[in-house]
Parts: sequence; structure tokens; C-alpha cells
Amino acid sequence: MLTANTPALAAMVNKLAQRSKLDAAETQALLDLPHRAEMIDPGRYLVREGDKAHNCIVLLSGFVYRSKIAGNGARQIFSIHLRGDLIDLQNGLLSVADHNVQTLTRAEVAVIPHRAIFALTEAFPAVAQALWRDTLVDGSIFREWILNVGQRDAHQRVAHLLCELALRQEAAGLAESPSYKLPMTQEQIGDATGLTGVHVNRTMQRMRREGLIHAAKGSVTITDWEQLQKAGDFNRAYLHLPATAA
Amino acid sequence: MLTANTPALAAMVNKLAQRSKLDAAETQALLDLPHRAEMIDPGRYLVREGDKAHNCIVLLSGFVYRSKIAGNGARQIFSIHLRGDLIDLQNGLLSVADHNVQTLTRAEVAVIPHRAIFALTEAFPAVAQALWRDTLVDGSIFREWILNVGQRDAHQRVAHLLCELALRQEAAGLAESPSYKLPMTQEQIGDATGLTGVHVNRTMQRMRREGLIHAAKGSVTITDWEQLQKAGDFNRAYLHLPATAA
DNA sequence: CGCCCATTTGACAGCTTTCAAATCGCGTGG
DNA sequence: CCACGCGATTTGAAAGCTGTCAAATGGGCG
Repeated sequence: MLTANTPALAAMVNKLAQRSKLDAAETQALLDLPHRAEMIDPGRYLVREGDKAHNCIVLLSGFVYRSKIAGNGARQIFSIHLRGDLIDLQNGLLSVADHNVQTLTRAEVAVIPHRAIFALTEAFPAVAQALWRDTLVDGSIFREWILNVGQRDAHQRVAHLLCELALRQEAAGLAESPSYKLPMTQEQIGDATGLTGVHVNRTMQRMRREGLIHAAKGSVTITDWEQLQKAGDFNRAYLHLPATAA
Repeated sequence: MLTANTPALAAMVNKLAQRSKLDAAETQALLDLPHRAEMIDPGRYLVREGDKAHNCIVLLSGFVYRSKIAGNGARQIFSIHLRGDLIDLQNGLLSVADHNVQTLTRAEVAVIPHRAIFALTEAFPAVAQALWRDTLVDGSIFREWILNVGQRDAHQRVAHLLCELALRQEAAGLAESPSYKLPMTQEQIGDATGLTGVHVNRTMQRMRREGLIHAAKGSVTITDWEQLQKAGDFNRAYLHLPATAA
């Protein structure tokens, strides 16, 4: 439980700073948050539905996802998380976890005691507001996902997911424009879009035929960004990213 | 823009107090928030996607919903709001509204300047945390809705929605156990569940045949709460309500 | 070389949607 | 008090998208 000398939390601070103004003291306080770094294998649980968590988790590298299992055993994925994302912040304020968080790949996480976070928010209202804003953006993304699974067909849903991941990875400085890592099986893409793996397969084949994407193992190259966005009915506004990125 | 002598915001404070401890000073400060009350006709917009809002809206009576329109014109409803719910808090921190908020019925709202809210959160960290927690619960509900439209069939989706509304109205002190108001057309229920109005009709007919509900105009009576919950794969945990209610 | 997991393929069933048209409920106006 | 009109609910038949169930193929790793 000690602060790394390398700014392990820099990615998180960068992400927060994209949407919230933070002064030098606030930034430093965030970077100085006490934490313990851990490396987690793929497919492991970071949080289980029903858990009482005492820590906040920040993703330092790798990919994780949130999910929940329906009564019939079907799994729904709610979000994919990248380096710098705050996970399990909710569970600090809600006491009981209402969903699972699992690694998609090997992932490095920083475990921060909730106490330390809340102390910071009391000392720095701007930090509280930045974290709150982050939560609100999460909510906006959830709403878009409801729209995605509720109103769009298979082709649109998958295209939309690919667009979101492309843009978020770019915003996080994880990918150079045309291609990026997509460490999900087609089955998992199905769980995120409310489709079966089989149908995701047919859908992505069609997208390749149409020249929208080029999928290699574990990564995707978007060959026609304009058309992919159109195919996915994608409008980046819901991500509330700064106007910059291409 | 003056504080009503009747505690107009009492319903909001009660809701926050269900999940967050607030002392007398914090409670009073919330009740004293400057606001202007307004009566809105059914079907009117309180917020439009793209708006820049300067106020927070608290629902004093009536029903409102959040929604967004997909590229093909389909509408998805994300949430139904009751007396005491905080609307459009997001837009204070996010600058541009990413979805619409509309009235379902005639509704009375309190319009509170964001400035006043943020001043309060800076003065009272507990208030900031209570509002943040409210946002997190919103997020939890959104996740459950993703699961609902993504993984459940028509019968389950509608049953789940009916269970949620029953429980939330009861928690808000708006309904006595078996029946409650449901001021939505079948078409709107469809928009909330990712179904067509026609199919919602057939689904609800089946629910009546099975003795689960008894729907009159504008309200619903749950004739078999146990079975309805089972039919809807409903587990109240995601609402993060206090353990009390039946 | 062989195993295991992910991807791919095919045929078929099924839940929902679509598109109309008929009913019903109810407020308005004669 | 009854007729009219409009929106909401209901009904029917047919089409379509997606799911299901297997089985085959492919690729990576021990």
C-alpha cells in the first residue's frame, strides 16, 4: 500500500482532466492517492455481484468488463473498460455490488481504499465534482447502450460497439487511428449487444464483406470509419469527449 | 425564485435520506434550496437532447421520462421518474444534454439553479455524497435496463418494468401495495422495453389471463406479486432501496 | 502431433415486427 | 342525451430477423 514513484494513476488523472478542470494541487493529490498495484489474470473476477467492497479499483492496463447474469443464465455485458477507467467506485457508496466486474485480458489494477478517495473529495470539491462527472458520463454511456440493444438491429449494434471502442481507445491514447485492440470473443461481443455469438459472427462477416472493418485476432482495423459510423447510427456526443479528437 | 413555505422539496429530501445519512443542517439546507415551481402539461419537453441547461429539475408531482431517438426514428425510454426524483442533474455537470426529458402526465417541477446546488455540495460534503449516490443508483437502474432489453423476452421485460414501478412508487409513498398508477400507453411501455406497442398489448393480455395483473386505464393492480416477480426475473437489489419495504 | 477454444456454416424454429383494420373509451359539441 | 372524432387498445395474418442446435473448420499451444 504505497505510492509508486512512477505516476501509476496518471492515466486516470488524464481521463478526469479531459472533462474537468483540476489545478496543480488537486492533480497532485489524485496522483498521490495511496494504492496497491496488482496484476490479474484474464477471466478473473475483480468484483462479484453481492460483494461488499472496501476499495476502489483503477485500471492501469488491460481490459475489464462489467456484467450481470439474468435468471435464465444469459449474461449481459454493460461496459468495457480501458486503462485509466475507474471501476467499482459505485460500490464504495452503495455498499453492495449490483454487478460483476471481470478481466477480459491480463490487467494491472490499482486498489485504492475508499476512505482515501472520500477524504480527497471532502478536501477538494473539484475532485468530488470530477468524479461525479465521471459517474455521469458512465450513466450517459449506459443510456446509449439501452438504446443500442433496445432499438437497433444486429448490424447496427455491433457497428456501434466497434465505434465506441475505437473512439474511447483513441481518447485514452491507446490506439493509433485506424486499428485498435479488441480482446473480446464474438460470444462476448454478443453478450454486450444482446445477440448470440453465432449471429455476431455472421454480422461481422457482412461488415468485412462490405469493407467496413478488417478483423484480425484480438484487434480490429476500421477500413471505412465514415461508413461504420453510419452503419452503427453512431453519434459520439454521448461519450462527452472534448471536441478535439478526429 | 423563492423558497416555498411548504417544504416543496421534502419528497426529494426524503428520497435522498433513504440512502444517505443527512443531519439536520444538511436537510434544512436542501429544503431551503432556492427554486421556482412550475406546472407542466403532459407530453411537454423539460429538456431536449443538445440543450445547455442551467437548472436542475426536481419532480414534485406527476410522471416524466427520459428518452432518446435512434437514427431510424425509434424512441427508447430509459427511465420513468416519480415525485422526488432529481432530473437533469447530469446536465449541470455535462454542459450538453445527451437525451430528452418529457412529461408523461401533468407534472409539477421545481427548477433549481445549478449554482445553488453546487454551492451546497461545496459547503456540505455529505450532500455532495448523497447526490453522487443518487447518480450511482440511477446508473444501477440503467444497467438493469440494459439487461432487461438485452437478455429477456417480451413477457419478462414487461413484468420487470411493472415490478420496478410498483416498488419505486411504494418506496416513494405514492402507492398502497397492490395497485398503482401507470400513466403510460402500451406504445410507451414498448418504447421502454424495446418492443412494439402491439406486442406489449399481447403480452399484457397474457399477463391478465395468467392472473398476474389487472390493468385499468392509467393504473395497474398486481394480483399476484410473487408470480409477477418470478415472471419478470425481478430482483430488487439493483434499486438499492433500504431493506424495509415489504 | 493433438487438444482445446474460437470461428464458421447450414437448416430450421420461433419470437416479434409489420401492416391493416376493427373496437373501445371518452371528451366535445350538437 | 346522443352523435362524432380521435387516440388507445385489440385482432389477424404473414414476413423477418435472430436464436438454436450441430457439426465442421481453423489456429495456437503444450
